[in-house]
Amino acid sequence: MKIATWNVNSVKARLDAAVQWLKEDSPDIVCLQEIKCTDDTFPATAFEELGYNCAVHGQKTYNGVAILSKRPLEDVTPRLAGGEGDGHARYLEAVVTGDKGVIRIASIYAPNGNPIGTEKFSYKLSWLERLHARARALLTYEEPIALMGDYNVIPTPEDCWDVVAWENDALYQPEARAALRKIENLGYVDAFRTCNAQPYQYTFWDYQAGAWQKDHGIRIDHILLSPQAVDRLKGCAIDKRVRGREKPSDHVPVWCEVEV
DNA sequence: ATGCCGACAGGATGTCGA
Repeated sequence: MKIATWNVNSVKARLDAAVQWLKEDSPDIVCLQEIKCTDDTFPATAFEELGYNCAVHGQKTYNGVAILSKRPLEDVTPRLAGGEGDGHARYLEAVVTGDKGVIRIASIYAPNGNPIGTEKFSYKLSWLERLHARARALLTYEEPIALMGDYNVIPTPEDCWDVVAWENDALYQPEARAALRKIENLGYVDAFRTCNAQPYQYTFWDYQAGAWQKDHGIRIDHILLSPQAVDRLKGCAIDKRVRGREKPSDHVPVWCEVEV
């Protein structure tokens, strides 16, 4: 199965680009982030016409996550535990059955956390801690799991075009990087880094200051795999080409092939 | 350069993203 994640920065603004990409790459499962719409205004029909089932956890204007799957979506669960009063739509989980077994998928949109030193940054850290708790609980199932999406964390200096430019940004703070590492230390593996040791491979380029043209990017969209999913990992790549198209998202898709 | 670009809600321009 080819499973992918893409922060589309508004699913409505990106509908044509998303349909084109789905037709070209034909992933079996797609996690979308920043859909920026409510469940009832999600353009499900456009995806259903391409053969996808849709699970949506949206909200008005901001955030919002979804999962598209050619196979039926089972056990669909929105929200992370421990977020009483948290109205942000940032997490959606589902199970898909393949020819050789099941895979559990989560579409993740972690908080940005800027500016640092504010409650936005502490919200980011507490949200990642809630994700860690969920990630730990899921390991007891001993099944293939892919926690994929926009983590809003630059894991290492080699995932950033210029660390000096990002040293005061929430995405590169030691606490944020440690929070991501803490999930990896449970036993989850960064699929891209397992398959590709090349430094300076990015998933996001700012719209501003010609960042794309100058390759001033960062790698913040990640696929974290449980040990049972890593056993079945066949490859992982970043779909950089879509960033150079008309009306692009500032993020590009990341995908991996998992034998399930 | 606390900006530059882009999406949203709403109907001008402020908020948010990263």
